[in-house]
Amino acid sequence: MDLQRLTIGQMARLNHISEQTLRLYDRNHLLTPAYTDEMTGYRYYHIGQSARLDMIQYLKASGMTLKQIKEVFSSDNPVKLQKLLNIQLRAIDREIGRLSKARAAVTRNLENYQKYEVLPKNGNPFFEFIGKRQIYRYTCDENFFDQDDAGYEYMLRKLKQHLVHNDIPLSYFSNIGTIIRKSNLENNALFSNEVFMFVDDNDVSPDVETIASGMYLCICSDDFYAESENANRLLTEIRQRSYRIIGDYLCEVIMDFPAFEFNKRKMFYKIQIPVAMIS
Amino acid sequence: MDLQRLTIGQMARLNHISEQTLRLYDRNHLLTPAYTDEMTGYRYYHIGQSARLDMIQYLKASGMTLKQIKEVFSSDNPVKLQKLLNIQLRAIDREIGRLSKARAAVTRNLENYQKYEVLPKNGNPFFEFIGKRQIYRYTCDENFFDQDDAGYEYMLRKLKQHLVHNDIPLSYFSNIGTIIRKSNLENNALFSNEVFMFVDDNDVSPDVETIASGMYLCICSDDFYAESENANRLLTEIRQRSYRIIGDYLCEVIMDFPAFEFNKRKMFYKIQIPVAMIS
DNA sequence: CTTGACTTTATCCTTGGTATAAACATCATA
DNA sequence: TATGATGTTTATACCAAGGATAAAGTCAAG
Repeated sequence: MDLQRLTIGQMARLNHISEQTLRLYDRNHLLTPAYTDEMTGYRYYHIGQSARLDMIQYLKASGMTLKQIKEVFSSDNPVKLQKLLNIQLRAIDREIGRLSKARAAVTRNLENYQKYEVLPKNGNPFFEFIGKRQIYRYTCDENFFDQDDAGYEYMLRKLKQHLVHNDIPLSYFSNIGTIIRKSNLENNALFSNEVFMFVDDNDVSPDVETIASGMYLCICSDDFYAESENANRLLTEIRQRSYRIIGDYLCEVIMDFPAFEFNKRKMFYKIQIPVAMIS
Repeated sequence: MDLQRLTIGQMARLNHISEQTLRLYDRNHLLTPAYTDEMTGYRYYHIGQSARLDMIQYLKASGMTLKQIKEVFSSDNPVKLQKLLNIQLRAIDREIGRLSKARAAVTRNLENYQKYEVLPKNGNPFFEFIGKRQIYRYTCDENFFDQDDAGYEYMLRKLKQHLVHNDIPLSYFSNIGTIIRKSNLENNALFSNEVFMFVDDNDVSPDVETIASGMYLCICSDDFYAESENANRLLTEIRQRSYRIIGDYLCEVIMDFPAFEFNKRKMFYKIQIPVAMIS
């Protein structure tokens, strides 16, 4: 092998890159072969050109486009390179952040699928101890209990727009619920104009609220229009057993199967009311 | 606004997505409008279809392709969804890992640019304290000091192939050097058949070696063919001052400017020999 | 000289959209 | 009912960063 006169195939194999990619880089003037045969068009590379290829691959791994890389080469200016690398560094950090949020969302949903498997689906109340959680709240104009599913969906759209508008990661949007405040609940008023999303522990903002851990009386269902009915069943149970409501009512959407229904959420939700057993 | 009969523009605005993207999803059978006017071709959406759009965006954020998402929808099987999500979870982790490595490489190189600014370029020896480092070693067939730049480049290609072959991140490939073992050095034998790369502290493998922190006598240069000369200058200095060599000789490539030279690495390297001042 | 391996160009395909133009539809107002 | 301003349709091309394929030409070894 003549290291000063490598064919495109040899150069490609040495650098673990495809011949097509080398031709592309030639066309884009990113890496021009050391010598091109005028008659046959054959490209011949010098092994020293591998250094440039290394640089291209390094810059590509940092997320630069080929156009930016060409700029780095043509500007001939190490200061510009440093500037671009600093920009890439921030881009990498943003991307890692985005992926971490996405990862958390996927994990949360996978956990919810597991919950779905074991939670009672017969509409009977049960107890659950639930740990500390953090939620991001958003207040709407109307009472959810006056809305049909389209109205509910519309309110979610307004929340989504709010998130985009305020640069809040959309990944949170996949684990949603609604609140009835304790004061309304105690008056038997099924009134809720607040929707919430669970957020990471480390996320703080004025609209993030901490939900204390505790014992919850819960009920699950997949019937959107039965929420009032299920809520009343819980409240009746609470009255009959003389439990004391010690916090807000949460209706958490555990799972959503828009895949398997046309036009409508097929959701499975868990209503949870924190209670104390009075001594 | 009729929530049961949204035009494509209304649907797009509600969901913060472009009309083109909605048309694309229609063409791909990812999200078909609830009703399409036969005469005009106008698409009309039901707001409940937003749920499906949410699902698409969520799955997209987890890294699925549109084709995979379509499969999720058409399979109608929550178990398959969980399987795919678990696959995505691993993909996300791999990508975060890759980005972290890339980030470290960029940081390392930016630091090296800073070093380049301040290091003496006049070929004079100087002392420097260098902290603990980890290197990944690779042994070649020949002695670097018998090679010209093409031969050196060829050995780097073999290293690169080794990395690819053994699934070692290529991001390490951007901070490279060679070793002369202490025993050879003490016999004035400029012999090196080991090339190394600096690796992260937490990376362990049989080929990873720890370099102790300590005081180094160093010399910098950008002349590939002057390494022997520079090495000898250091060795002479050490003899004259009666220093004691207490470890291996490292020749670290601080910077590489393949951008700014044709066919040849324009490299800036720092030779470092760990020494003790004899009392 | 032949044969097989290699290389050339040209062209199309991929993904997840964006952009544009020309034609047509809808809607509010006059 | 007319009109102008939007809104929507299709078709087509474009982007990055290559991958796939085909038909034709080239190289090197026996």
